[in-house]
Order: sequence, then C-alpha cells, then structure tokens
Amino acid sequence: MMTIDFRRETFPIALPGIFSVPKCPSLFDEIPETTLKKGAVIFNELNAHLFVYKVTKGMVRLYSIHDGKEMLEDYYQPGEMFNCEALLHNDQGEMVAKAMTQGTAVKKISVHAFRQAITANASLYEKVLSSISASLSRTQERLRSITLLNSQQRVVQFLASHTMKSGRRVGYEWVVKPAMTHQEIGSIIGTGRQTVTTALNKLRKNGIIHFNRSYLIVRDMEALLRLLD
DNA sequence: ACATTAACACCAC
DNA sequence: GTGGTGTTAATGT
Repeated sequence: MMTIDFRRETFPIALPGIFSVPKCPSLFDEIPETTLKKGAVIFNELNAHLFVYKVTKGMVRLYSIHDGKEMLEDYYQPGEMFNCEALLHNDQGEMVAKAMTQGTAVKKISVHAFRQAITANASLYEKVLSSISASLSRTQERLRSITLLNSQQRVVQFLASHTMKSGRRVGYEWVVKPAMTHQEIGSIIGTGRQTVTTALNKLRKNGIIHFNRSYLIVRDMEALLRLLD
C-alpha cells in the first residue's frame, strides 16, 4: 500500500518563467475551494488585506470605482494567484474582486499563514514576485493596446491572445468555453459592449469566428492574426 | 471617420 | 423577469 504521494518542490535550476503562468502548487493543495456565482464578491475594500487567493476555475475581475464608474484593473484565470499585494504593507486603494464567470472557484489563504509559509519555503517568494510581475505585464499590454489600436483592432487582439491562452485547440479551430460576455470583453479592452458586439459580428460574417452565449470558436486563427498587421 | 450612448426589440435561461 | 445580444439613431470628437 503506497501512500506517499507528496510532491516536494525542488528547483535545481532557476528558470526564467517568462512564458509560464505563475503557479503555487503545494501551498494551496490542501485548501478547499469556494465556488462562486457570477458577480459574487470575493473581497472588497474592507477585507482586501486579509487573504491571498488562487483561481482554480473560471475568471476573476478586479476593479476600482471612480465617480460611480467601474474601472477594470486586472483579471485572473485558473492557476493564477491574486491579491499578493496584501502581503505588502502599502494600500492599493479601493479594490473589489468579483467572480467574472458563472462557476468561478477560488482558494484563499490568510496573509499571516502565507508569510509563515514563505519563511519555510523561500521559492514561494519568487512566485509572489512573478505573480505581481505578470499582473504588471498584463496591465502594460492593455495600456499599450488602448493607446495604439482602435477598438476593432483591440477586439481582434484580445480575441487572439485570450483564445490562444485559454482556448482549446480542436483540429484547425480553437474553442473558448465558457464564452465571456461582450460587456466583460469591453471592460477589459476599454470600449462599450455595442462596439464589441459589432466587431465580433463582422468577424463572424467573414467566417473567421463563430459564437453564441456558451462558447466561441475561432475558425481561422491565421486570418484573425492577419488583421493585426 | 470613428466611437460612444441611448434606446428598443428579441431571445435564452 | 433578468441579463445578454443585435441593431439603429443621435451625438461627440
């Protein structure tokens, strides 16, 4: 009877994880996950300092509010940690995290426990850094996109990168399931939902994509990428 | 020209 | 019924 199934983390080589999704395997393994409905609050400005989280299913949106309007700050996908800023002392302002999609699941660990874990396992600290670094890169990329591209190009660019990152390859096509709402896509790329709808419909009319409420298929990724030249 | 906003109908869960 | 989508008209830059 073999019961030894612990996977101990050893890093003989320090890999520059440029393309790797920052993960935190051992620390969150034992934690039960919480499943949330779309729109459910994960943390708000009052309790943002208490926990560090990891997404296990679905997507999480992080936003702030200015003059009653929501400003999307960042978003997170399965395997990614978020709210690592809570480990630092500086206040991030009034941030709220919500489940972006139905059936989003997260795990959480208290800031105190996380700090203790870091003292026992220094490689955790690197994961915190790469998580924050990945968040910064995403935000820079969104800023660049909003500055340099028009809304149609932004839709195309987001669609291509999001599909290749989170979609499943099926033959020559890519399937993204569950589909994001046009509203959510709009908040990420900084445009209105009508603009997203019309841009997606144009792509659908050209046979490059197909979509309905539950999934989205990229039929011709090369044609999609060609639109960015 | 490009994009946003408001408005309305339609449809799915 | 609520929320998401398709479409158009008015308006702004």
